[in-house]
Amino acid sequence: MGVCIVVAVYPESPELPEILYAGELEIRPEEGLVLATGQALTLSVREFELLAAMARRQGTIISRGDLYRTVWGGELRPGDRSVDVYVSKLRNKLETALPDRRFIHTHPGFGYRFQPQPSRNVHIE
Amino acid sequence: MGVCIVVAVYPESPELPEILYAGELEIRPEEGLVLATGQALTLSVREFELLAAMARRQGTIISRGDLYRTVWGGELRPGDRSVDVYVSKLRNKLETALPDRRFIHTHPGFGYRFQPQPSRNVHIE
DNA sequence: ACCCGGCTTTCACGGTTTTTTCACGGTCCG
DNA sequence: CGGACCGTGAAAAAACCGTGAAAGCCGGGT
Repeated sequence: MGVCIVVAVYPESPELPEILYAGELEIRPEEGLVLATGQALTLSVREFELLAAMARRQGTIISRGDLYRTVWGGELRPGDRSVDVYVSKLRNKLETALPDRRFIHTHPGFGYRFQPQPSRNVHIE
Repeated sequence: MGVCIVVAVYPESPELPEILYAGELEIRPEEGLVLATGQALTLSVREFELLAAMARRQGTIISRGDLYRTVWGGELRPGDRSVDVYVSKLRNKLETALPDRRFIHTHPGFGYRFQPQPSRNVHIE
């Protein structure tokens, strides 16, 4: 097999202010700001980076290893539960802000998937 | 300001993310994700690996020994029913997600064959 | 220097989910 | 009938995760 060359040309370096949306969440990485229905959430640095990392890849399953590399840097050591702990923290804050949405889904053995999901407040059945 | 050029050179066949299709199934091995008509299926690691192994060789009959080597690693010991059990689990989940297709076909004495097949839900008669 | 408070890391327990294994019951022949 | 083969529920064992809380870090204020 040969090589693969990928060339990306961006019209300026100046980052078009990245803004991520998910459900009624609005995430502004540059600013370190998260809005839930307009209301600002108070997240720590780790919480924020973790949220951003997942939101950037929403809909896909991301392994703990990937998340650790992206947010913490370096390799996830076996037995290190940092990612889980912060997912838990994040879930709490999101739950508090937006009680009827689930954002972070666990895929046992694979990792986590971020995807806003309407709650069954919609009265199924 | 000018432009920003990013060049990436990969030494081997670029990891085009492998994606397998079968009927209305979409399988993304890298991510451990399966979509059935867009909806994410929830599979365990074994279920997923088994599905991927079969989908990679769809249309062919694969022996239990082959499947075991590929998914579990090591040799299938006589009397070990793991493959059958997981085929059963997989059939259930696929059936639930896509009621009018059969994917996994048994070839007694030989093994299993994976191939999407429209069911007669189509109302013949 | 000392204390305080917030953030991060680590530890540990307990609940869940997955994987493995067992066993019973069908089916398809000769 | 008897044996090989397969489907599958369920128990047992193992792996995996959620989370409260202890412990470590660090900067700011007094």
